[in-house]
Amino acid sequence: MTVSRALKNGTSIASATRARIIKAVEELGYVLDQSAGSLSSKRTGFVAALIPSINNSNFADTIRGLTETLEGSGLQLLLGYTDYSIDKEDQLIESMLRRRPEGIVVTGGRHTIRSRKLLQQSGIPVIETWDLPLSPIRHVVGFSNADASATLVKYLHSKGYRRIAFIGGTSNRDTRGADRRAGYERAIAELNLGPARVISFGTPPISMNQGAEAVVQLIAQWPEVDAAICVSDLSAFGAIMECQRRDWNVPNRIAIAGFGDFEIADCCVPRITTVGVHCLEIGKRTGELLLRAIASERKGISLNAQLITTEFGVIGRESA
Amino acid sequence: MTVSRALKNGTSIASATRARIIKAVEELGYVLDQSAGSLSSKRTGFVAALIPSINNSNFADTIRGLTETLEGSGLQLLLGYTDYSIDKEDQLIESMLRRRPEGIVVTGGRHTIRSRKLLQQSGIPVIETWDLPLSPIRHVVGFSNADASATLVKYLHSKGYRRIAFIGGTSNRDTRGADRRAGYERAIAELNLGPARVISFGTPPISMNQGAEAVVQLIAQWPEVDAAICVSDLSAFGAIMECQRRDWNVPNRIAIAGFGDFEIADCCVPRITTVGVHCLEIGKRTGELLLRAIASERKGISLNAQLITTEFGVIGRESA
DNA sequence: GGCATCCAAGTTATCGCTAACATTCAAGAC
DNA sequence: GTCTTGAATGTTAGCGATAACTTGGATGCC
Repeated sequence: MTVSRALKNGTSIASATRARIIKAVEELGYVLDQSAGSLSSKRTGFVAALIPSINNSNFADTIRGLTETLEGSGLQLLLGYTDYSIDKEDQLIESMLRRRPEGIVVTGGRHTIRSRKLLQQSGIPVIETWDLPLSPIRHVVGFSNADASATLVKYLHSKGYRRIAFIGGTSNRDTRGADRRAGYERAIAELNLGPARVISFGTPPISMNQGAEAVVQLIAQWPEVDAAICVSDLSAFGAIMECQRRDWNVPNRIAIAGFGDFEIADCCVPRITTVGVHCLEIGKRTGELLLRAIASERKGISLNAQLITTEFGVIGRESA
Repeated sequence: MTVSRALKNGTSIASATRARIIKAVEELGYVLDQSAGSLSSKRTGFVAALIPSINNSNFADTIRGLTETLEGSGLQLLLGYTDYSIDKEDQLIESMLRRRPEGIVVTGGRHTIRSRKLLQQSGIPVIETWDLPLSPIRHVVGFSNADASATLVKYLHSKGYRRIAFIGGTSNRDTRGADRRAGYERAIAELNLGPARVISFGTPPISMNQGAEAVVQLIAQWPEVDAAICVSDLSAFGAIMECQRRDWNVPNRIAIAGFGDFEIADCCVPRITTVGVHCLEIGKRTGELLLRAIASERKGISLNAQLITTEFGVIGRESA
């Protein structure tokens, strides 16, 4: 028991005793068994976060914001990645819940029915991010991908573009991509810009080469097109590079816009017009909310469902 | 006890009983407590993997290979990211070990003394990846970053370049970057290409803009330079874009090579000469080794330290 | 019928820790 | 000198599962 106290701060123990114990612990290379500790104390000291991909700087920024906010709270973040599959997410949710996280963060608002039920019944704070689901599980920190995309359409419209296409967002695995496409379709209908011109490409994760292939297909199918919105900066970049190879001037022959304000959008030539979505802030606000919700939960109170909407904005650059 | 058996397959239980239990479990939304299970069975069912960054497609590929190999083995992967800091890694190792993983994968061969000790004493299989450490903790799956970089220097030499510079690799946080720089220095000494021309830039993670800034500094400092190797494709890309903005022809004014064979190297204009390093294979072989080592451990045998060297190769493209 | 066999389900102890309560003992109050 | 106080340490029980063993009862064989 004294050892248990010595290894935990904020407990009353003689400093000499503690020092002696710590010394022994270090010599022995002893490491506390947290399974046993959690079983006894009912606190596991971790929160789970599920993201679609571990290779996407947008999600990485959100995770960074989350980690930074959680730092010092005694809560560790355990990451899982779903590969854009709600079935993998379902499995991951179950295995995470088995380990009794004190809170869980998921990406997006689309989940299996079973996932929803498990999350709801888990009794821990659940936060959906990067989206504004119609029927949230509980808390939400995100923004409307559809609105963001519609804003971009209006921006292009204000710059004089009239025959605007959309590249990507047709996989039902990437719901945020699909929302962006839906926002595009809504906006061109509102602006009376004629029928939607949508080019689909393969499954997520979104690659640069998908954008390159899509723009060729786009020009073949609708030669009159004067602008294209890509579901992500990565595909926008691929599209722009393909245009360079084919001597299609960007933005004169065709304007290309992306989504996400990845580093590449600011760094490439021409720089890509895109939508900035404050990824880091999503993470930070998620972290803050999580801490509040967990604190409430410990007091036996359940925090009311929170809906936090983060900002987004079009960033006009040379590609449009 | 019967419930415990019902939820585990391969146990002898009447199928009617099992069905009844599963039905109840689903209705109640009951989820097994793995803390308790692990405590009792001494098997936690997870392995830990630590990578420097969750936003790097090279490491992401390795993790993907690892996940794929582990799939179906009953082992879950728990990810941690160290932000290129061995102190964060140290903390992460301790908190992972507290949860008693059945194996642990770390990136690189440089760790705190305490980390090394903890890992050695943990009694679980430890695999260092992405590097060939001089004194490995136990198993290694990786390649020599220095050799890979030297190979690239020789390739540039064979193409006629003689005043070759190196951009990056000067932060001691990124040991793989530092190894690549060391390999460059060794190679230009061997080839008698005069003094090393090295431009340093900020701390990892490596950004595109760092490459852009560095190439400007490089040309200012050594105008005679005819080729530059960047520590990563990302900085190489930034450098190339900066050259485009300044009308420095690549590769005529200056050739630019990268490292890692990221998607961007194949997709951008001009395509980037780089070194491919078989990231996915590192992950797969790590996974296989891990499974073997864990199986041995369970039989009470400890697998001999394995050293697996993966291939790498220069990919010549238009930028050099 | 008697007995061996085997599958299903029940019992008990235990994993390593910590919450909660109990004890000890020294210092200070009166 | 006695009592109070409180910090330091000790004791006990229990967290929720599973390993290992035991029991119950159906089946089949001679």
